[in-house]
Amino acid sequence: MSPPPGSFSPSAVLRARGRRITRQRVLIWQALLSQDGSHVDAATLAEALPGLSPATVYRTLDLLVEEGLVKRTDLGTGRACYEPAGSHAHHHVVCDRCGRVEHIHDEALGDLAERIRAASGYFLGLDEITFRGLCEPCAI
Amino acid sequence: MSPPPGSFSPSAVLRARGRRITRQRVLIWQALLSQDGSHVDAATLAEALPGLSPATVYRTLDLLVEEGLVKRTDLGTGRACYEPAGSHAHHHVVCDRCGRVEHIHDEALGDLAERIRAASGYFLGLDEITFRGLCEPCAI
DNA sequence: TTTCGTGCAAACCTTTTGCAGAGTG
DNA sequence: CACTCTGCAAAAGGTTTGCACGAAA
Repeated sequence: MSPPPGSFSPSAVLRARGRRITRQRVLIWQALLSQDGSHVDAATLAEALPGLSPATVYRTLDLLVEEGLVKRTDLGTGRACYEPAGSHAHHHVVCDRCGRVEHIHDEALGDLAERIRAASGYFLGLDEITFRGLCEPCAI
Repeated sequence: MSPPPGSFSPSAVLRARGRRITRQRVLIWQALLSQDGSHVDAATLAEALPGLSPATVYRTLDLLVEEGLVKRTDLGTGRACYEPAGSHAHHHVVCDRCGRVEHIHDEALGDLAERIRAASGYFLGLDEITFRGLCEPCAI
């Protein structure tokens, strides 16, 4: 189990929490890493790992999210998407037409959190925000 | 079928589109209005209208969304939420702890759309954005 | 050897759909 | 009277769960 970009070895994290390193968990982690920046949903991941039971894929993703090794994102597709955690905080923009997803760095949002707080009293969480719109090619 | 706040009679809209005014549609519309600013999901609405088939509730909500009389919102609950359209454009903040939902007026977002475009090239849609955070009581 | 994890299959939950009959315009 | 809507029930799509076996530590 190779370490995620900019973080500690996931094996070490799991072991430290008393969780076991299994063949299935290694395979799922590798499959997540191989997505390389893009987001996968559980069902797709399960299809990509025909040897594993879908239930195991779902349970393992839950586990990895719980341990902070993986980030779960709701991109509005009806399926939860997953990506290795460890990169810096970012949000997503989804193209309403072609479905392409881009990252938005937190700094790009400017004083959004303060604006929301001023308008509603809510403190914006660290959770990612999913924006919807049209990507440049689709906007023409 | 009473008119939604700041808009035309929904009956007139439906009739103008060649759709029929049925007992079920009137009941569903009234149930939506009686929510009075708050969001309902289809399943809850169906429970509140035991005389109607759930299928009818789902189909009618789809119809009303299609005709622009109702707005569908994904608040991340796993169930689509509905509210009568007709009010001005607004977004939502959902409290991650208690689930309370508040509206955020579009103007409160400032230059967000320009920032997103500068950062990603995406043109933010008119679709509502759902923010997540903590409401004041829960943030203490 | 003990406890945790896996596979299988069934259950779940929300939403969609096919079809025949009821009701609107 | 034609055509739309409704109800029912079954299906679909994604995810969760119970249980007994298998495998880490």
